[in-house]
Amino acid sequence: MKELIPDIYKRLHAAFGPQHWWPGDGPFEVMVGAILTQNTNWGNVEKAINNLKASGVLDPLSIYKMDNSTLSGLIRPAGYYNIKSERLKAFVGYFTKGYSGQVGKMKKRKTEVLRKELLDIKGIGPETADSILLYALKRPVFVIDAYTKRVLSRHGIIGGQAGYNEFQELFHLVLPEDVVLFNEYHALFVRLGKEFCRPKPRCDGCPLYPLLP
DNA sequence: GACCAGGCACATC
DNA sequence: GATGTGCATGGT
Repeated sequence: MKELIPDIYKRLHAAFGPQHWWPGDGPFEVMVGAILTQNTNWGNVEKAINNLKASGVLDPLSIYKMDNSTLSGLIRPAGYYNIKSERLKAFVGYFTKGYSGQVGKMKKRKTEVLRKELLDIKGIGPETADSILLYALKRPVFVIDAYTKRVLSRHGIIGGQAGYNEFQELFHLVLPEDVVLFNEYHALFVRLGKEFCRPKPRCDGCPLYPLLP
């Protein structure tokens, strides 16, 4: 079944076109967005990021020095603001202490090392870590999210009980290591999921029907 | 009002 | 190791 994965990409790309996803105003903003968007609509995240920008604090040092209540007030629209302010501070702590808040220094390290470091930060799990690696640091790591799991399991390509790593291995196995491809493919899953693959299926017009043999 | 959103940590069995 | 729960705003 996993042989279908490249064909699914072709279909989604044909149906939706390139997504130009997660542009962000530089890698640090992408990293912040990756944390803020946990289980949250992106529109709400944009409001939170705009608050940070408007206050002139969308940089590692400002967030690092800011007290928790001020930060949570600014990111309030993104939801879970108390938890996310702690998670943001945990991340910028790592980023400022470990890399002086410089993406260039981070980029000198190997992907596997960075992934392990990110996963050690409280509040950063596999999806957030991989989103940072792919979208901010341009590493060829396939991001698995709720939509990806739902689409694949609904089409019987992999069991829904499979874990994050099992899903990820599928993509790494059958696709070339290509940052642009991984970026677009994940974005296409989100697009498909929003329009046709909600928890309650509304599959009319879904470009994956009928699925290839 | 119900449903949903680009998760994660933690408790419990 | 699997399963359940808290966290919270805002759009449809």
